[in-house]
Amino acid sequence: MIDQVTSEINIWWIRRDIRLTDNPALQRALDGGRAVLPVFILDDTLLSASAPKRKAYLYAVLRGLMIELERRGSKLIVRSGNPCHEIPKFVHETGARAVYAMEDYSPYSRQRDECVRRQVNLQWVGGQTVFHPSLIQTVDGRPYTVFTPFSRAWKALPFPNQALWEPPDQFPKIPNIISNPVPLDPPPAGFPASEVRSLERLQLFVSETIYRYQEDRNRLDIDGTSRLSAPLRFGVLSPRLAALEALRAINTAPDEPSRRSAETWLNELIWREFYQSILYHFPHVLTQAFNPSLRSINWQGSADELQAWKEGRTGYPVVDAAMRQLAATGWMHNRARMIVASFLVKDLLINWQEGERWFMQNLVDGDPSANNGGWQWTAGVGTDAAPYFRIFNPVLQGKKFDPSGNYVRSWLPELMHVPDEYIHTPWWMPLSLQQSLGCIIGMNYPLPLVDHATARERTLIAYRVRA
DNA sequence: TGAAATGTTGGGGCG
DNA sequence: ACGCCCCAACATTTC
Repeated sequence: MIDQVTSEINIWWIRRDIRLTDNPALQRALDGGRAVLPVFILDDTLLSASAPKRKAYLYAVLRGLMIELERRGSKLIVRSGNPCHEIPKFVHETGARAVYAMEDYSPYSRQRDECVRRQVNLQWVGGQTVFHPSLIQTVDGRPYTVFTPFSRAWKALPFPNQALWEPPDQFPKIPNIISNPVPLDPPPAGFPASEVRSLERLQLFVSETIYRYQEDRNRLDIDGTSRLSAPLRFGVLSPRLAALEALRAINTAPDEPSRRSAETWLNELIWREFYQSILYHFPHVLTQAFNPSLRSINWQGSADELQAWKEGRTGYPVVDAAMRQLAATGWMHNRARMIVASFLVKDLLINWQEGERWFMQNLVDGDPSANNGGWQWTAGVGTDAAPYFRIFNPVLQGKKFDPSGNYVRSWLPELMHVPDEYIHTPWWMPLSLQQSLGCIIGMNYPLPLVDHATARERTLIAYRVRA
């Protein structure tokens, strides 16, 4: 049926590059005016491990891409199963000459791609990070394991400044090939669920919010972050474009605080590449602590305490608010991620890997490298990690970063009428006040699961002694 | 991308 | 006027 065009067909195998703009894999596949078959494999292995909301987000952005492709006379072809079988099968079915795909650095992806490459002509294209992990290394050729020198090296490299590539209005005609439907799960609210929405969000962020980022990014009660984590996670937004906009904001900032703010956001993008690089060079971090001497801490927290943490019933308002935000929306403010992670690991003395797993089971932006890096950092067991004695006080963190208490109140309706002075320490409310508010601590809202000062001492000992 | 413990300083109350 | 004490405010050290 399609024999007459076979030699001219390339496959664009879409993975974490669900976009048209600034997509080097698509650009390469279209090179020389070749017909391109865009294909996405719904990978059973990945999907079965995915958070339901993350899956729903993926489906939504795939449906968006489908529409954009159809508008350009093309079509998104969706298949299900194991990519190692499906891609070669698809190549044989269509007689395509090559498969172009953006290189993905996670251990699972590398194994998957190796399996595919043994069977077909698979061409990797860079672009998941601005710089390939192997490009950023120390003078003696080793990968950086500390963020600051990594970021210095990153900034010292010549930025790939090429003009933004835009897809053609009309794609070369392709044969009609059967495609599976994309499930119709409604997308989780609050995320830019298409390429166009993500580009709009980026423009809005870099025109205003980025210049207050230095301070506002830590405020739980202010919308001061980019909220671009999910589009970046799935490549709905190009990381190069995001970095390009950050650099532009740095160079055109009206004053020094604004410039520093924009620089701080660029550093966040570089953190993303740092942890991808760590996972690329040290894939074993997914199963154990990077620091060998911290692999045998005597974790003492109970299953009940873990469950209380997951459900937002620890009795510390800022922790519980954040955990309920995660469960309800699939997203959590970054400052809150650090607070709840510190609480799980250092107040409850529960293995950081439990937290890592729960985040992956719930975050729409959940990404193995960033998530693992963040948890190892908090637990103090990773590369460039927080020192073991850096323990967040959930009350002080609440007072500092949710001074109005509005973040707590928006996720803990039972504390709605608690006055500001008690909002982060409701157990200190006089009983008479508790009664008049109809909010009895220990009934309507839990007492603190652990005493912070006591828990802190226990953790300092556990980390010092180890097991 | 901490927080607690400990140390130092200086103003003000008071005999 | 002076010494003493208290303690807030800030600095440094420690975990």
